[in-house]
Amino acid sequence: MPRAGLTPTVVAERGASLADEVGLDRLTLALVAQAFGVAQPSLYKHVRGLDGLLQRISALATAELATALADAAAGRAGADALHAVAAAYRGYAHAYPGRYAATQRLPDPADPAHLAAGERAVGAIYAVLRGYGLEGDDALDATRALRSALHGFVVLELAGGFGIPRDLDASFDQLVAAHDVAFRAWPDRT
Amino acid sequence: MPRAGLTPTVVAERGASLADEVGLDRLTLALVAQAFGVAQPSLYKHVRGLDGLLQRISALATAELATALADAAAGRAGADALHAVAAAYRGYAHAYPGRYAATQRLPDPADPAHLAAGERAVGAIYAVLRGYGLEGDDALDATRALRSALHGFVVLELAGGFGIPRDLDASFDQLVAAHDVAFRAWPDRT
DNA sequence: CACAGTTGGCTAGAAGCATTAGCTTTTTGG
DNA sequence: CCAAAAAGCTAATGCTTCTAGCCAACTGTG
Repeated sequence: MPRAGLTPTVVAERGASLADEVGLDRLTLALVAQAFGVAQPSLYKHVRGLDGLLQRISALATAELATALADAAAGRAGADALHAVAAAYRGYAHAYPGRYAATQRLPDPADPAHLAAGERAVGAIYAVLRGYGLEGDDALDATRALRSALHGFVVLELAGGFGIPRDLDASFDQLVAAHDVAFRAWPDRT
Repeated sequence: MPRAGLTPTVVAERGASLADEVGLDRLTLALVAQAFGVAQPSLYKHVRGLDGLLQRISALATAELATALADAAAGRAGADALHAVAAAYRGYAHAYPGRYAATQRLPDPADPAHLAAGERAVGAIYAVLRGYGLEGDDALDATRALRSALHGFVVLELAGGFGIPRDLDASFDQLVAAHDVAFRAWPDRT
């Protein structure tokens, strides 16, 4: 019998694609094994169980998201950069919902690449806010606020939580524009 | 053998409490049954499987959250109401993380009480924004923006997604203050 | 009070999942 | 070319949800 040619990376990528198709919560090792035409236990030679697979998918997706955000921010500043990064964020979540969901897992502290990817992603957002002249605690708070808004919108949207999906694009534009307003007139920290 | 005295409501409430303790994703029928000193299949006499239980917990939690938000908004207006509602929202998620997570499930269209609770919850937020003079599409967009921000912050916070939890209270205050600024100067819908 | 009928609990058992153990075959490297 | 490592396999365990079918305990109506 010829070998299937699995590697940790290959398994993670197939797992990520399947997660995008069926939803991260419905991703099973059985499904991944079936996609490779392989018995479930074989996957354990490459990945530390389901949890290990999810962690690898998370690392993969976080890195992808980080470069998407960094690419969007490149060569732009201010409101322009803000809108571009926000659109890239939502675009990634739409295109790869399973991967995006995996992104929410905390990086394993023993995985430097995963940690670095996470920092690159929030760094891309942080950089946009530096463009608004925010620094120190203000930049930290603003980054958290923008992350919250983007993540919250995307999650509610994907889950169908906004009810009838009328004008979601326009609502998102308004959300971003509102943050532009707030970042220009960032309130004092009392 | 005396009966355990289970009812759909009792089961849902115990399930909600357990979800708060162990996390919604770790809630199992086996755990609920054990808490009642009852065999797993007995629960099926009261609840349509695990999914039915989760749905009931969602309805329960949504109703609780809605009244918490409505109570917070009562007798307040403007920035005062905004801060009170935001604090109530975050407070509920902190106090009942499992229930809060259940809140994200879509209501069963055949469950009028669940649907009504959902509308009451977003209605409480909507009402606050009406206090800022926002109407029509603007109020809709602003409601979506505020929901996104609150939900996103709470989810990231509970998941530990903000890294070192330094000054989370202050960051949340800033997030709310920033929305106050944005609601006062709500951008035109181009 | 008696005695149906309904309800609420039970045991048994299926199917799907993750995971471990241990075996065999393929690939690789000296 | 052959030993060692790696990659696949089967078998088996334990946990889960869920269905089927049984029996005891309540309920209410004559």
